[in-house]
Amino acid sequence: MNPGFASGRELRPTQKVLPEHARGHNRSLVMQTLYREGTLSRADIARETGLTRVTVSDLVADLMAENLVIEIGQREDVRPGKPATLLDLNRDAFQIIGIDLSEYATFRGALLDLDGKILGRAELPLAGSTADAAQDKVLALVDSLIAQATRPILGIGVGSPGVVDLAGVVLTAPNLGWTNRSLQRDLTARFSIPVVVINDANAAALAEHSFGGATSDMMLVKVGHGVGSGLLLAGIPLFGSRFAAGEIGHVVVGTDGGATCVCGKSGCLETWLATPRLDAALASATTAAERDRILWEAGERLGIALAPVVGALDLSEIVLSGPTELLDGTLARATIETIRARTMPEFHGNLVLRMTTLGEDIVLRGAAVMVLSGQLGVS
Amino acid sequence: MNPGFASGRELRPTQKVLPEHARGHNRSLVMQTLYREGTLSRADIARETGLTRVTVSDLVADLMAENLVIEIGQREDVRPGKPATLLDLNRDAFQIIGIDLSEYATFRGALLDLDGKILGRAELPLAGSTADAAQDKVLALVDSLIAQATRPILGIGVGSPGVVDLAGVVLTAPNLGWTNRSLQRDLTARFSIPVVVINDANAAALAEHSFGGATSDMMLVKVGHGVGSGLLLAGIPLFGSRFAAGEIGHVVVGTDGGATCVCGKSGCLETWLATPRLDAALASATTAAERDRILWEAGERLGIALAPVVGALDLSEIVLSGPTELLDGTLARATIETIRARTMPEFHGNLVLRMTTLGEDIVLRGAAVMVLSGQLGVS
DNA sequence: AGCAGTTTGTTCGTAAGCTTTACTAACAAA
DNA sequence: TTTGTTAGTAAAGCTTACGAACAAACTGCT
Repeated sequence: MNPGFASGRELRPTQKVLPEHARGHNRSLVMQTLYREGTLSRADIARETGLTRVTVSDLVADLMAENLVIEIGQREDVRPGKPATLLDLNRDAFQIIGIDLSEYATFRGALLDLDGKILGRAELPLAGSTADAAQDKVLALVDSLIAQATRPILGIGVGSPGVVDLAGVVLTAPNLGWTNRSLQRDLTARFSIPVVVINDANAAALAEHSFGGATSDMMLVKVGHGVGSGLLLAGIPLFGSRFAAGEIGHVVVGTDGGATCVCGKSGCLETWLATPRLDAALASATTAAERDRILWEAGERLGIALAPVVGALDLSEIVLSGPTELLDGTLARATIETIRARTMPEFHGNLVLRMTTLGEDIVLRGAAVMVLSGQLGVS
Repeated sequence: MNPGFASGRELRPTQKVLPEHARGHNRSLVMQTLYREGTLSRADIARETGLTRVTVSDLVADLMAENLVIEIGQREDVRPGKPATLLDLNRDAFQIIGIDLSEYATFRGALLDLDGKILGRAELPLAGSTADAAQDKVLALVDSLIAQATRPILGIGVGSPGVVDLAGVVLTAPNLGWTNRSLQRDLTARFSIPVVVINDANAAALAEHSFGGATSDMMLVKVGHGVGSGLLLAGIPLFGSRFAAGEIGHVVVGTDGGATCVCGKSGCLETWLATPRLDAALASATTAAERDRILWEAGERLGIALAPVVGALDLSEIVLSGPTELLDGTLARATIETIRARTMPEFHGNLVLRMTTLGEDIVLRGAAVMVLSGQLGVS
């Protein structure tokens, strides 16, 4: 679906647009309407989209021919006029594979339906594999999920740690020993199914937007073995000039030193917040008050780092993803209070900070969103 | 030119697209090509855009009928084939009015040609005016610039301080005593010419992008009586969830206190960087070394505030606008060195920080960019 | 000088896409 | 039975872009 159409102001047109692109856009618009609102008649869709009933009928005919949309009977309610023929996405026609490579020691995957519901799972311990061996594990994981599928597979979405470009090349992923690895191309070649590879935190942000009810200007902070984030601005994922947007783990926080980081600097966000560090600190705590102080300080540091970002981007929401027992509670409270104390209440007084509602599946569900969006124009 | 077409991935189509929208886009594409490359033949444009010669001829005929494009003779060079008829934007057909309301005590405006060159100026001392009186000064300023115009006016662009929404309503501008002021609507009604009102720092960022050679992922930091910024991400201005993106003046910097701010907090960026504060601090300095220390500290604070933003957004460039004698030199050096020390060299090692090349005219030229972009699809 | 080859820009006909207009089918209300 | 409403379709027309073909104008070679 390229070139796409966006709702915002257009500054520099850069690519020609043909009638079929407009058609593709309107097609997606119909799909999107059905995806979100559920069962609707053609006339309903026409009213909703502004297209005429004729055009909607035509588009729907196309979509039905491709088995993407089905008629599901007539509307039952009592009112004048010809009863409406109800339509819906053919939600049972395809399945999606979502893969999460972001955990430290395990690759996880799932088989999902078009609504993002998880139908089956698979996981594979990484066992220290890197480079080609790690990629082979990804292939094996996909194989086992394909074996579980009971419908044609719409596509494979992969959330990878590290820096991933728009073509799905993993430019760098230190933990996996990957540099310039054309994961998307390799998987496409191997499985002959559409594949999309995206950064794990960006995937998580998309999942939270599509399934977690997050707003359109939000940041998802992912705390685990490292600390990363994904940004959605005006509903669009931000990639950055070198595809490294969201990489805040090694930003130095505060002006009062801090522990030495693996990267060589002192006081990086990860030295306060990454789970190994935090767990170690908590293990040495003897009282509940001490535990609380440690968690408060970690949250405070996160708030200090995020306050300038909230101010610069005018975010409306920050979502945390990671171990609930660490993040939810004192730490989250410290973060939001710190941000409040460091930004203007007039603008950011009703900034929301919360835990994700999607739990551990956030990345693989976000990867599925990429497939939905790429293949159906829906999310 | 709405709905527009963007080059990025489309996540959620939200508006129908008709053939004429596609036409409008291709029309802008032709204009854009001519605007940037100068004189070209129809065949050149076809090659550049990917459209066919036939389509380009048709679009050019439209544009010539509207006096936006003119033929300027035949190509002179010696080569086989029929000589090309060269085209260009009719750069002398229209003029633009740009207004800068961001200075503390003066409203400034200029008459510009389509290339952003300044043909005439006007200014009006604010003399403490606020509310309606201040708006009357804007009207008077526009009147005096219209009187200078020697061509039809393409539009009026206004860069206003404060928070401005997408409809050109100034939601809040404390210095001018404006709240929810429909400046764009009022000016359009008064002058019957297209008007666009935008935040001053956003305008500055656009100017730097169009005329200053800035990259597509940049932040423009505007230091004056207050401190604000404008962001361009993937070439698109960021407005934020409440149109307050870029408002970093009252973000608290560092973890070691700081002077009390007018906003009530302590250690806001403005307490270190706003020109009244900085001038006062420098005035009390007795030695050059002391001056340098003050400037270094101010730059350091800016760097501390920007480092998380650079990390989160993966910016490639930061541009400073404001008094050269304060910003250029020690302060800028401190800023970039601080950012470097607080971010990952692998990602942000070649971040560029520099002064604007557009001087005092940056805002009004940015306002003109908005007119060009809105009326001609060009920038 | 003449002819082949190249490039430009136009004319003509066609395909795609959306709209308007007008229709049929199917229902409720009176 | 009549009237009015809603859903969906059919036909015709407009807009937009394309491809094929061509004339004009030029270079270069024989």
